[in-house]
Amino acid sequence: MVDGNEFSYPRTAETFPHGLRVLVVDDDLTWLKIIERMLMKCFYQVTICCLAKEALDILRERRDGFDIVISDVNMPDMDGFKLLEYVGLEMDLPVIMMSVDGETSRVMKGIQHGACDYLLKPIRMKELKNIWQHVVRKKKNELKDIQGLKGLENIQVARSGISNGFDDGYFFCARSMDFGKKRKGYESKHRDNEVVDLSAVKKSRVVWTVELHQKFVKTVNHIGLDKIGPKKILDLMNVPWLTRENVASHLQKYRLYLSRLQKEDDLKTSFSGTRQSDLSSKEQVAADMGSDKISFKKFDADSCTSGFPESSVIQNTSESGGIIFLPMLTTTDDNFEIQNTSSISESNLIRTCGVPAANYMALSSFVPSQYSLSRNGQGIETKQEIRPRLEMKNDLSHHQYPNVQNQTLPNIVQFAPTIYQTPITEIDNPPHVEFKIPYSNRNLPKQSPERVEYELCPVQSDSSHRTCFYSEPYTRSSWSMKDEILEHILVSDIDSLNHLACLNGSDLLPEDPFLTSLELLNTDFCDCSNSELSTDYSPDLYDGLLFM
DNA sequence: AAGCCAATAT
DNA sequence: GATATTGGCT
Repeated sequence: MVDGNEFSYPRTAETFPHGLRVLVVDDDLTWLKIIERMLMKCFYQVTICCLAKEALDILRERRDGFDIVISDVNMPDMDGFKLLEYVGLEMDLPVIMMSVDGETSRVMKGIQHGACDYLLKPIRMKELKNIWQHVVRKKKNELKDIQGLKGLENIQVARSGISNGFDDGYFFCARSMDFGKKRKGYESKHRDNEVVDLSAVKKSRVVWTVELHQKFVKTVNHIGLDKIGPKKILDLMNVPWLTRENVASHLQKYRLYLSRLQKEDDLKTSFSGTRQSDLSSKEQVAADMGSDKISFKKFDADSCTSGFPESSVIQNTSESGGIIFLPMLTTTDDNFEIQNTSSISESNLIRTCGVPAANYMALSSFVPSQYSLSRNGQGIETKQEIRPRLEMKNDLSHHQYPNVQNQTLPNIVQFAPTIYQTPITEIDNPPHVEFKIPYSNRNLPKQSPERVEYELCPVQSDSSHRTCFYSEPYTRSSWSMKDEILEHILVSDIDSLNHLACLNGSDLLPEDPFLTSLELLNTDFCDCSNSELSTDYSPDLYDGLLFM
């Protein structure tokens, strides 16, 4: 081992990331020296080492002596991946892999084994400069995980638990973000009990499911809205875990909702003077809630965009029926059923909630299905699904969807994941969008960006793979938030990006034919509008990715 | 960034 | 009990 630094850079919040403790492992002394130089230029505290085994020893010996490890893949004594595995198991430091070739399988292997980045030699200064972000991100995630445990262990413990060796103000980013907020007045009143209070299990929020709400409405109707209070409702509802406060809160919302409805109603009546139903909408709503006109199968409260199902998703209530927007991409009829549709009045009251198949999460939430309702001869409404079509923002709508036949794709939904090329260190200047990924194009990319930063979000780790990913295919509207930026994972080359896309594809979108048709797995690049990027991309590398 | 939601304060 | 405000969340 050669310790590159005779002195230490100060490790303070102010100077961060100066003094970042980096261990570099490479059997090639030349590379080792070059990288050491570069890292030192970043004011990092570098330790170099040409044997993987030795590196492991160092790490074991000085357990908390490093913030991040950069390791070559090919080494005589121990495979870089092996090292990665050990590090992951024993100290859970962020590890960056590097190698001269960008062979797909290798990159994939690296990422799969939990590498947080994969650098291709020659490594650029910019890439090394950015490595601190992996450290911060990891810290932040750990913090989240610990908080996620909620209960039992109090946060005081948790805090010291993760701070081993870093509790010096260095990781201000991770620290300051999550513990900030408290209710006004809370702190002063309860300071003495702080430890107790912090450890208190967060009260779980009551979710007013359709069933629960129906019960609520029934009760209210039974007594009459004007005479009833939360206490009485609570008693009559007879739901053991519900509190008076819960009911009061819900009642408040319900009343607000009704009054809003009333206003709309008044407005409408003053316009047309005619009404389809002689029930006021208020009564109609209550009636509807109590009846079984609309049943929700597989209802999932989380997906319901509005608290009251009847407040709904109907967008257009004109003569011919409306369009129901489902918040999620759904494919089958069993998401909702309309029974006895003839009794549904035109003025409101057709409603449904989307049913999220968890799998579709990331993608489909941006691709709402639309259903148009029309009346047939018997006055029965039928629904017809209109498939939204994905459209590239930069007018690539002519692209074909290979492997998909007879797909009608009328409506257009914007869908343009973006890749940012600007280093995320420059958070003050919002990065420019350099690339867009059309999910449907089989063309090989024309060019390879020097560095790709793609919005990827770590999903919770499991024991075998410390990190797995899915992509969030959307553009962020705001780049102002520092910690949001930090969420982004750095991907140094297209291969790893594509690998992540593959993971994403197989993890997220196993079945839906429409989504598969998007060719997510064959993520390609186009619109290389940036002339700076001139490196030709080798199709060979790409082939390995088209395996599905 | 705005709006919704349930919880909490008044 | 009613209403206003808050903080979390999307």
